[in-house]
Amino acid sequence: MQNISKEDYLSAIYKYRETDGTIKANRIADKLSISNAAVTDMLKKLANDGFVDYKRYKGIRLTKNGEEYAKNMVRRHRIWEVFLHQIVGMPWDKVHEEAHNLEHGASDELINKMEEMLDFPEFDPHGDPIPDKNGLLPKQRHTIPLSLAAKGEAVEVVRVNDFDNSFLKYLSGIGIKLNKKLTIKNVLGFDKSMIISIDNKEVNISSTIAANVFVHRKN
Amino acid sequence: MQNISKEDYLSAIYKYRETDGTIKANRIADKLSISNAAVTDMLKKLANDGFVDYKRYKGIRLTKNGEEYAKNMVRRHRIWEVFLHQIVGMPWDKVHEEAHNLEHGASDELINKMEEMLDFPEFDPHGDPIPDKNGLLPKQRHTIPLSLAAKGEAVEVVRVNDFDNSFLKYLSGIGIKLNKKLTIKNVLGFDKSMIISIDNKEVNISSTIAANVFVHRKN
DNA sequence: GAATTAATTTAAGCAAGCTTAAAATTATTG
DNA sequence: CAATAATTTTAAGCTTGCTTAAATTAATTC
Ligand SMILES: [Mn+2]
Ligand SMILES: [Mn+2]
Ligand SMILES: [Mn+2]
Ligand SMILES: [Mn+2]
Repeated sequence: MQNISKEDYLSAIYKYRETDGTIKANRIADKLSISNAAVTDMLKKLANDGFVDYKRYKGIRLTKNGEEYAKNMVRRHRIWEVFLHQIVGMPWDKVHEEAHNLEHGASDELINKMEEMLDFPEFDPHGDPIPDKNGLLPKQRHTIPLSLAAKGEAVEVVRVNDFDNSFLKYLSGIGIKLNKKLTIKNVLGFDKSMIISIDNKEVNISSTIAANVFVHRKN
Repeated sequence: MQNISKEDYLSAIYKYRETDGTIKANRIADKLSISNAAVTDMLKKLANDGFVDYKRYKGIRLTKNGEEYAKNMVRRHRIWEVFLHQIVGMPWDKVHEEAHNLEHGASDELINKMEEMLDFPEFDPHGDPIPDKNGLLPKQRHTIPLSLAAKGEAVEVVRVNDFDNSFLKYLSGIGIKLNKKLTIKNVLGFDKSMIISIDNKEVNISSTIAANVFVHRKN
């Protein structure tokens, strides 16, 4: 397509649509930090390109083509993130921005080559799933927010919300990364903050932090 | 700067300016496949930004700032080329285009990291010099076009012209790559084509091919 | 169900980066 | 040095992607 704007719109629609597949223009505008008028404008173009179904004042949803395109963009983004993290050694709080600036430029050939180098990773550095070359996603894992784990439970970190870099940096600062095992030592009734054991050290994390870390139960 | 067009103009001016540092608008238009009118337009903007010295109908040259910026773009491009070639295994006839599409997106931080991973390469996959972080170029090597080598000479490939992919592909097809050693077995008077020995095989190459391969004498 | 509020679209306009055609300037040459 | 040629600039106009303000439509609430 060779059009950064359109690609960003498609990615955003895919990423932020509701479970029924629809999305409000409002939300797109929000996520892209752009006016509603601009969104209306672009929706007409995307509809014209056959990427979205759109009737004025009615709902918005990706067509089959649009979903395919968007999913490929997500794939490109996440493979970049893994590559930057694993191969280049970039910390997980910096890969998103860098990947975002590279995802439009790389050829599919390069993306596929990187994927191969990485041995076909299924998840990005934040635990988000990577669609394969055919658009297939790895089978979904059942996770719970760390904030729902109870005193005494042993869990493994499986995914973290990736929309705030300082949050990610904080996490790695206290030793939390993907696949890390934690034990919940205590949950304070006062503010629902948790004392967790990680690498044999104990740290206290707020309930807000805990709500943005997703885990598997291990016992 | 975050402006792909301007960056491409600066790179082109740097790359294609004459030895006295000037360049004609004409030539920029040519190299960027763009109209002269568009070039005039952009020159005003670049002058306004302090990147070029420009007076209408007079010569064009980069300011100190402009040269610095341009040199950094060349650096970014060439480090990408080395990275794609060495780390990702992309053939030398494909790295230029891919690097061109990535050079605007990457952060300087990423570029520096890649440079370090590559152990501070001095030349790109086609033998072109890479400015270091401070804009310093490796000291210039004295080379001659292969077409000027004489029967019996042993030479080493040091640089190839990189503006035609099929040429590059042809070269690697017959085993020519950077640092390769060759011996000139014969030069045909008829068309100045050469018979060279490479990896104990003999191949005939046209004088045009030979004129675009640059070598060191080895004896 | 009418009134209010929220969401969306239209209208008008702007900047960037192009185009072609015409005009102006500079360079070359007979 | 005058004529011609080459180069560069100006003028007018187009598309893309954005903006704000006003108008329209849909959704919510009393
Ligand atoms: Mn991301
Ligand atoms: Mn991610
Ligand atoms: Mn190149
Ligand atoms: Mn090169």
